[in-house]
Amino acid sequence: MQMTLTAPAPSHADIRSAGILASVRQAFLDKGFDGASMQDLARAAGISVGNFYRYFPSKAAIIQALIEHDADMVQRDFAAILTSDQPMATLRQVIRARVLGDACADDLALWTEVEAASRHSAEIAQAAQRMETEVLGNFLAVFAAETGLSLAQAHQRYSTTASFVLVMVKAASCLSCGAHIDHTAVRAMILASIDQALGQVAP
Amino acid sequence: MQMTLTAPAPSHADIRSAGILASVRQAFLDKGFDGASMQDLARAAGISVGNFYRYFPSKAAIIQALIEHDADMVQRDFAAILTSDQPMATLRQVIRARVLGDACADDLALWTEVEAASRHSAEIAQAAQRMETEVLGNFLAVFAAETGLSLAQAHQRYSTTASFVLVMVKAASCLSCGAHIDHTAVRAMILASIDQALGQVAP
DNA sequence: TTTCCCTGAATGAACGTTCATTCACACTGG
DNA sequence: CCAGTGTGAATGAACGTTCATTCAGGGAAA
Repeated sequence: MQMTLTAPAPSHADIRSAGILASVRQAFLDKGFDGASMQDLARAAGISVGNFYRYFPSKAAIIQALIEHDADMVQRDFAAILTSDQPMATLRQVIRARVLGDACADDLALWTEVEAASRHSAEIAQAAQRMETEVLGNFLAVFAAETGLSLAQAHQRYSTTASFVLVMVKAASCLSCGAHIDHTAVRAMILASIDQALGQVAP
Repeated sequence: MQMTLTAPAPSHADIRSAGILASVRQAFLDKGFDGASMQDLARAAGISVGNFYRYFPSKAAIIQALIEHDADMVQRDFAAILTSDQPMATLRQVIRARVLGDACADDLALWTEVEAASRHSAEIAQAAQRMETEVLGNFLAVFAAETGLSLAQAHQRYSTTASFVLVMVKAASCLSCGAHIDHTAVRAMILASIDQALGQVAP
């Protein structure tokens, strides 16, 4: 008997679903959750419309799966951060890469869409909020590890800092998606603000 | 003959259109640009579907008019700021109110939707970008007035600062629209970052 | 054959838009 | 005062299209 504490087994359908999700992401980015039709999604995934319903029961389910997939990725990133030698330093490095790098890349580009959709759909809002509290919790876990405080103490002292950092990272990610100006300097200012905030935790 | 340099005359239809726009805003907020149907909009405005097309040629035109209306409001705010005794101090005060106050109020609540829609519609992206450059230009005008520099010089020195402040104000506005946590402390941190950036212009 | 994956046409609902029609009312000639 | 006439605002049903979803069946592997 195998001990698998994480996932039971990545079945064939699960792998296929993940591939479909990856293909579908760009279509949602181009047209939005409401704007992208099932035919657009099918074309993007390279499968027929009907076949879609073998893997996802509805269009809404696709969106939810997409968000949860991203949440899993974030969770995995934080797992790596927390098990690294110096979690706080690693976190700073990851944040720096996110803010300065081409943040319009894969996962964060969908966030604008998710935030907008959260206003209209209670289910999406719930998924988005779950992801956000998850990230905040991971921030605080890093802070707790860095300072030696308990999670409760870290929450009490640094939850504002964590929220602030999250807001700033999101703000930086939404930058320059309209590709008109070079936002490098602005990104640097944002990163400076983040570093300043993180300095309150560990100077 | 009357000298009207601003608007020629607010015709009856124009007044009516403005009223319709105000009514329609909440419907768009509730369901999104794509999610709100013409029947939703008509119900919100208290008129029939067909009558809508007397005032706006298409659904897209309603959205564009909504954005341009908000742009006019912003322009009016900046006109008041620039003609005040101390433009820089007034600007700081307005920003403080926007960041700390209930920014989910009328105009800024639509911005999330606009940013998302900008990805899918070139026309909306254009309108949004026009509004953004307009705001940045006004920021720089205030900075120029404060420092005594020319507009070109102010642009060269402070355009990054202006972009940063705009990003921060937008970030603060998108906060706490999911009404789960009290973001007062986070707002205060954002305001502190903005004040710090503005301090580079006028200490 | 049975089983499984897949297709693309079919379906009814809902969409944005248009249109024939109705309504309220001001103005006229008597 | 009243019929007659013209006007523009307003309606809601109808149009063609597109949507999400379903389904009868094709074709390969076992």
